[in-house]
Amino acid sequence: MAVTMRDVAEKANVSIKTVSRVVNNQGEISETTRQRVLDAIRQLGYRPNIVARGLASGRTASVALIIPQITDPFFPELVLGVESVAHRQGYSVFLCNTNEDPQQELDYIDILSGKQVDGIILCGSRLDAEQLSAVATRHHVAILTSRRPAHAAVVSIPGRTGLRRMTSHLAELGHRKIGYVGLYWPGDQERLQGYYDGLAAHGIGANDRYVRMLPTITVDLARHMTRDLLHAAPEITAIACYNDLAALGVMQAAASLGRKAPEDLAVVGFDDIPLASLVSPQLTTMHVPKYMLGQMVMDLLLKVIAAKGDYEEHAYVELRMIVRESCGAKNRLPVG
Amino acid sequence: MAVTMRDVAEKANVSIKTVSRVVNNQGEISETTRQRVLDAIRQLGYRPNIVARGLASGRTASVALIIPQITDPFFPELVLGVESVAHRQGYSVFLCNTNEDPQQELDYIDILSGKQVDGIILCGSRLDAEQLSAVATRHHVAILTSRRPAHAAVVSIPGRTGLRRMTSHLAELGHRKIGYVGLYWPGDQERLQGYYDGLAAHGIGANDRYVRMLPTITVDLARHMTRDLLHAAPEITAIACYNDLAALGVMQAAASLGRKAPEDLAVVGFDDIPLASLVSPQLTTMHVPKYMLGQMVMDLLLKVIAAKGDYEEHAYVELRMIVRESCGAKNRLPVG
DNA sequence: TTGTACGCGTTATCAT
DNA sequence: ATGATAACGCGTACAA
Repeated sequence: MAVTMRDVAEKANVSIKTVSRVVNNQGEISETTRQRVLDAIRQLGYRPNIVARGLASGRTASVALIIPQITDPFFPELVLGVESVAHRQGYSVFLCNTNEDPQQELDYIDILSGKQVDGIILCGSRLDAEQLSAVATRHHVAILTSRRPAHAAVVSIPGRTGLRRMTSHLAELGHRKIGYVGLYWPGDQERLQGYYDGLAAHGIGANDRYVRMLPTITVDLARHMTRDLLHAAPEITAIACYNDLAALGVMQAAASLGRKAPEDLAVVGFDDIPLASLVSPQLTTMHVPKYMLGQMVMDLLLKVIAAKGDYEEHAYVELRMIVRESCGAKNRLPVG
Repeated sequence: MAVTMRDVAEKANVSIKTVSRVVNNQGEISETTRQRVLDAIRQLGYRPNIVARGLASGRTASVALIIPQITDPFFPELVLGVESVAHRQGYSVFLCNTNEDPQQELDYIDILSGKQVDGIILCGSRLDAEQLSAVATRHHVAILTSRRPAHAAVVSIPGRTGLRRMTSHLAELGHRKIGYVGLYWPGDQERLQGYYDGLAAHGIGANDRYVRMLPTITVDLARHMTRDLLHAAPEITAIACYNDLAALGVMQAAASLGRKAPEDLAVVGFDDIPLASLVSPQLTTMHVPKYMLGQMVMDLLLKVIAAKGDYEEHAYVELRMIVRESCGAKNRLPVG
C-alpha cells in the first residue's frame, strides 16, 4: 500500500507524533530530528493521507460549489474565481450542476455534507429565502443570490440598480417606447423593478404590453417572444433585457423582422458574457465582474468557515456599464 | 457532533455492524430489525460519514476532473457530461483548472491523489505521452487527448480526419488557395496534417506561406495573425481553422480588411462550440459531441476503476460536419 | 441473522 | 523536545 506516517517514523527512528509535527509545522522540534524526518519523507516518497486527516481533524480541505448550469456562459469565469482562491488556500472544489432543479440542489447539499466538505457555495440557487436560511444554519455556506436569506453570508448583484441604469441609458438616448424581455422567477423581480425605476426616472409611464417574461432564458425563447412582442407593439424603439442571452435573442428577432440594431431597434443586455463583444452589433451591456464575484463568495466562505458558521454579511458587487454598438449611442442617432 | 452509526445502533438496539449492513444493503437481515434500523436512521437523521467510510474502505466516491480552462467554451459541456455519469454512479467530481500549465497539472494530480480520489480524468493535458503514461501507471486515469500514451485508457478526437474533411469541403467548393490557422503544440500536429491531407487529396500543393500557427488560440490573436496572413497572401480565398475560436478571429480579420465571409473569404472551424451558430455568418464547422465525450471518458474511468487500473483502451469519438454559412456552400458561389 | 474486535492513517491529549 | 495512546466513524474478518 501507500507509505504512511508509521513507515516514516520507523525509518527516522522517531514517534508518529513527531512526524505529524514536522508535516504540519507545529510545535518545537530540534532541527536535527526535523531534518531526519524530512529525509525519511523524501526517501520514502511519503504523502499525507488527507482522508485520514479529515477523519481525525474534521477538516477535509474541500468545498462544494453548487451552480445551476456550467454551460450558462455566466458561470465558467465565476467558477474560475472560486477555484483560484480556494486553491491558493489549499482547498479543492467539488463542482455540482443542479440543472436548475431545487431538489437536485438539496440532494447535492446532502451528499456533499456527507462527504464532510468544509463549506458550501450556493450560486443562483433555486431555493427560496427561507430554505436558504435553513441551509445556512445547518452548514457552512456562502451564497450568491438576489434573495435575502436571514442570517447568512451572501453577496449579491445589484440587479435593480443595474437595470435602472441600462433603461435610463436608453431613455437618455431619446427612446420613450422601451420594452423589457425578462425572466419570470417567483420571489425575484429585482431587474424588472429596475426597468420600471428607469422608466419612472424619466417620466415614462409603464406599459405592460411592452413587457415579456420568460420562464427560462434561452436565445431561442427570447427570439420567439420578442417576435411576438414586436408584432404586438411595433412602435417599440428599444428593448432592455434581463441578460445578454436574452439580448441576443432580441437582436435575432429584430433582424428576422427586417429591423436592424441599433438603427431600428436599440438593445441592451446585462452580464457582459464573453459573447457580448463577439456578436455583431456588439452588445451594450452591464459588466458583471464574474471572476471577482467568484473570489468574493469564496472569500466569504472562508470567513464563514473560520467563524465556524457564525458569520453574517451582505456584500454587493460593483457594476460597470459597457457602451458598445447595440444601443446606438455610438452613432448619436436622433430617435423619433 | 453529528449522529453516527453507534447512535443509530443504540437507538435500534442492534450492533453497529447491523446498521452498517442496512446502510449498505448487504447481507441477510430480518425485515423487522431492518425496519427498526431504518426508523432509527430516519428519526436521528443519520447520514453516513463518507470520509470515515473512505478511510476504512479505500474508496472515496470522488474523482478528479483536470482540464486546461473551464472558460474555454469547449469544456463546459464536457464537464457536464462527466458529471452526469459520475453523479449517476454515486461519484462527486473535483474540478481542477490547470491554466494550461503542465506543472499545475502535476500538482493537482499530487494533491488529489492525496485526497484519495478513486480516479482522475485528464483532458487536453499539456503533458507529453511519456508523462501521461507514467501518470497512468501510478493512478487510475482516463485521458482525453490526441497523443498516444502507452498502456492507458484514452479517448481521442480524430483531428486529422476531421481537418481533412473540412479542407476537402473547401476544395470541393472550388477553392485552391486555402490557408490554415492552427495551434502550434509540440508533439501534436494532427490537425495540421489533416489540412495537408485535404489539400493532397485534391491535388493541391502545400504552401507554407498559407499557414499560420499560434502559440495559443484566442480570437484576438487569430485576428492579428490572419490580418498578417491576408496581407502576405491576399490571393487566399478560403481558410481552414484549428477550431471555432480561431475561425471567429479569421472572420473578424477578413471583415476588418473589407472582405466579407463567405463571399470574399470562406472560413471553416472545428468543435462546434455554442458560439458557432450565434455569430453572423454562422460558422460551418465540425461538430464534436462534447457532452458525449464527457460521458465517454467518465465511463472509461469507471472501467479503469473497476479493473483496479488494469485496463487499456483507445476509443474515438465520432465527428459530424455542420454546413452553415461561413463556407459559402449554401449559396453555391463559383470561385475563381 | 447478528455481534465482537480490530484496522484504516491521522490528529490530539496527555505525559515525560 | 518527544512519545504513548486514545479517538475519529466505518468496513470487515471471524465468531456465535
